[in-house]
Amino acid sequence: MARVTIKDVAREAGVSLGSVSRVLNGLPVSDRLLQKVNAAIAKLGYAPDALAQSMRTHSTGAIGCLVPDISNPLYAAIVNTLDRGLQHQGYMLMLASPAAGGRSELQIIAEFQRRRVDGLIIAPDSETDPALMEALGRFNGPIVVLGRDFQQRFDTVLVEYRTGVQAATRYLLSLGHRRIALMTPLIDVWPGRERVAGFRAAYAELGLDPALGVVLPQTLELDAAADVDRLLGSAEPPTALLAIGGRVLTGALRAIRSRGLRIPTDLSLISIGDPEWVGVFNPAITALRWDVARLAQSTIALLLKSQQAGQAASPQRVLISTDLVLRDSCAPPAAVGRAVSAY
Amino acid sequence: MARVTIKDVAREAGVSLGSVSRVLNGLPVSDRLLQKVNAAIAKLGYAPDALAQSMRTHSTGAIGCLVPDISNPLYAAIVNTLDRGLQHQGYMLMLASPAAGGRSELQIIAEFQRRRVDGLIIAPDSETDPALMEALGRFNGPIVVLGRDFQQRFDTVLVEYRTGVQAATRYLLSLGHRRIALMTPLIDVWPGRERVAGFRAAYAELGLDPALGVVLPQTLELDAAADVDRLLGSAEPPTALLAIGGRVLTGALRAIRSRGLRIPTDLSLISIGDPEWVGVFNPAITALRWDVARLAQSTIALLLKSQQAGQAASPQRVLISTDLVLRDSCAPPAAVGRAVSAY
DNA sequence: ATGAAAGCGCTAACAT
DNA sequence: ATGTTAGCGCTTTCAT
Repeated sequence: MARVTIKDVAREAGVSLGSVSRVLNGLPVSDRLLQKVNAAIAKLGYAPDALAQSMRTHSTGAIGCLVPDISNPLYAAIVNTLDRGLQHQGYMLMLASPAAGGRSELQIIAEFQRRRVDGLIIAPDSETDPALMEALGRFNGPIVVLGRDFQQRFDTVLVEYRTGVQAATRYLLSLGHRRIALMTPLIDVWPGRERVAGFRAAYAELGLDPALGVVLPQTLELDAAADVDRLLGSAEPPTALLAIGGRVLTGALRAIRSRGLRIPTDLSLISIGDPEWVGVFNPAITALRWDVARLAQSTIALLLKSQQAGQAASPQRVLISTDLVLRDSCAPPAAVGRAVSAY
Repeated sequence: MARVTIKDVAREAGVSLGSVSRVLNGLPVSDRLLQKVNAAIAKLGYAPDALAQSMRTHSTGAIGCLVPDISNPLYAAIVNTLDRGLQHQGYMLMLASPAAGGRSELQIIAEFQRRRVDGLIIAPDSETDPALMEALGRFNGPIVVLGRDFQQRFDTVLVEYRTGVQAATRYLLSLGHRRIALMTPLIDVWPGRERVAGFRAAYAELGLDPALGVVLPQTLELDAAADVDRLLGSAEPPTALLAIGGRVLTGALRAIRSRGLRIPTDLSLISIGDPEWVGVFNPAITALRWDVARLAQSTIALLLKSQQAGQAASPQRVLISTDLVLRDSCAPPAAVGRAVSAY
């Protein structure tokens, strides 16, 4: 059974091709025509071919979405909200992640372009890669960059880690901690860089030497577990940990458990990021959180804005603020024991 | 700057339109032609328009993927593996989830169809909805159904919860538990139905009355917390809990904590599903797990199989087995205390 | 207000 | 082996 086309509808309604198209696009037609055509459409169960429409209108109603790893709950939440927001506007998401043995970022961008997506949402790896910059510059349509600071070149949505981590660190310092360890990946791009900056700033604002704090650049869980273990076994172990959510946090928890340390008695802990389980953990983990829905909404707003305003509008940068959710994983450091071992 | 088309390439290379197309599609051409065309392609930075190709070939290289909620880690993991597997085959994923205020399942299927996706992967809500069945029946291309048992109508991939939950229940029974509560949503479709069946079977195989076990149909986290709280406060509270991962599990953990109960001393707990955090929880939670990567791979295999074999091949059903990961959240019931209150 | 016809960028069948 | 041409299903002039 062949697909039903606009031609079939025209024949069925006894009108011309163009007239059916007019009805489809809500152009002014006579009532009689409208009814005949609608009747034919209903009878045949016709739905216009999106491909053919796109071909003519140069608009696919598809948005390319490139995130490093959709199985990362952070990105999953974003994509979910993006999907819901975009389908409200009649768009559909095309999703792709770069893979080790598969397509690279650049290849995915090229493929999106070939498929004529109307816009691009990308959480790229690098902040400086010239090839990436060039590919994005060449891209024909609105772009929103997530989680990397591309200065004034593109619309960007960023989580404001700096003030958040600063507040978290300040909180730990106010409890009496001095040797705090910050575990974060990506210290050479926005997320890590801002976290480190906030971390240092908290020390500085109290007149403390920021070198008291340890920064542990992290990538994998296994590394995290091993590194935390090593850190906790050192001569002057930290009394508090600030760990980015996900595998770094779970890795840290493994290390803490294997050393038999108690939270918060022996070690205070704050999570950067607040997935569901962090709040029900034993003890409930104090966390830095931000509004993912707002992040996604801002992304969509930027995408559609530059869609309409033409290319004239200058790139914007939206910062998503964070707040610290106090729970039960932080306490003053075990001063006595520390004092003994310190003298 | 107008987009560069095959026409531009032909002119640049001084050959005909069709010859360029031949080169593009790897059809036999002379070396001289091949080189001229490739040079022109490289010089102009030409990439074929996927829309126009699809229009002619009736193949988009896109796969529609409809899951209830991508922010659910279970689905996120599946979609991630699907993406990586499909891009290996040159496909691209179109993703959409039904939303309360947005598109329904049926509308998404229709939209996928309008967009001429080459295949459909769907984790539907209902197992029996006639409208859904009809929409899927009308769909023009291979379909793989996830997590619902559509009998012999479509290719299907299912997690074999029955034997898994049976093993988990058997384990709890062997520890001496008799009053076990199973918390699962969807008891009228495959996942819940199979879990309940396995649960009952474990009692039956020991000659025990399956009515000793309590089945709590769950949907929302809030219900879970409230229901578990009520259950734990009842005259004969369960000594063990079997909870589906995600919000039901976190809800249960909240209730357990608010009652000041200790795991496994006061209550044993098994998670159905094994996200990262379950293993680092305090105590580490015994869990039923399955291989999501295998699930996704089977899905792709089914999709491509029926892609090639024509519609003749009869629908297949792939079962993904589970295994029980023993950790520290289960112990014999506190017999003494119970005995006192029982007599 | 409606019909006829051109063409979006490609592929494939038909010539040569 | 390569050039020419007819569509794929639609939108959009241009006529009427």
